[in-house]
Amino acid sequence: MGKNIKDKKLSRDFYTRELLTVAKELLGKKFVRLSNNNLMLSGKIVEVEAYDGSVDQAAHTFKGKTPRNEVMFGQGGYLYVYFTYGMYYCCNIVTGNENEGKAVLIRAIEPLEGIVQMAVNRFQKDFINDKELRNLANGPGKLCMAFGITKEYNGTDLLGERIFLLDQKKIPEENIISTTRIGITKSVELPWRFYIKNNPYVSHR
DNA sequence: ATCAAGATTACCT
DNA sequence: GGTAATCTTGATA
Repeated sequence: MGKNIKDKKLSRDFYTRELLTVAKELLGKKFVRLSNNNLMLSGKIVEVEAYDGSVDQAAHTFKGKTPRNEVMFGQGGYLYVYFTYGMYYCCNIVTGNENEGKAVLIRAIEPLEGIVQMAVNRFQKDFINDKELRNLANGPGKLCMAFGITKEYNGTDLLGERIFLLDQKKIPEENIISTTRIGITKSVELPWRFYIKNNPYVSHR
């Protein structure tokens, strides 16, 4: 990492705070994965959704602990990765403390570094146009494909060296849009989707 | 053992 | 705007 103050890794204390606070503050943060050959893939988080098993029927943790959702019941600052629709992985950042069952789904990322490798991961080619760049990681399944995140990353400690977040300037409240969540059929009324206003890498307007 | 649902995406009209 | 693709998981028997 560099000497820039902005290259400071987020601490455990950042993640163990209250769910909706963490969800909104994750916007604008830099998401980083270091691959085995030390290649850096990174991007800016531009869209998230909050899930809270204590009150939210759409959360995987609503009906209690299972082998699948075990990581989401752990301490904040770990990655919860799940497989869905037989094809896609989605990644979440666990928040709060043990046994709370709360996490933030990362729904869209603006690619910053390692774009060539992301293009290979997503489209099997090493050059892309502007339209394809906007389509690279603007969805939870897409960003996992671009970043090469699979179930082997489930439970990864975000204070470690494989995947982590770097602090950035907080997005001001007036630039955060709040809406209902996408792709769910229960607790649809909760306004727990957050995204950066006017950002072209958000999944759905 | 069987089965329906799913925090999605790509492609079609 | 509609829908097929694809398979793990958790619930039920």
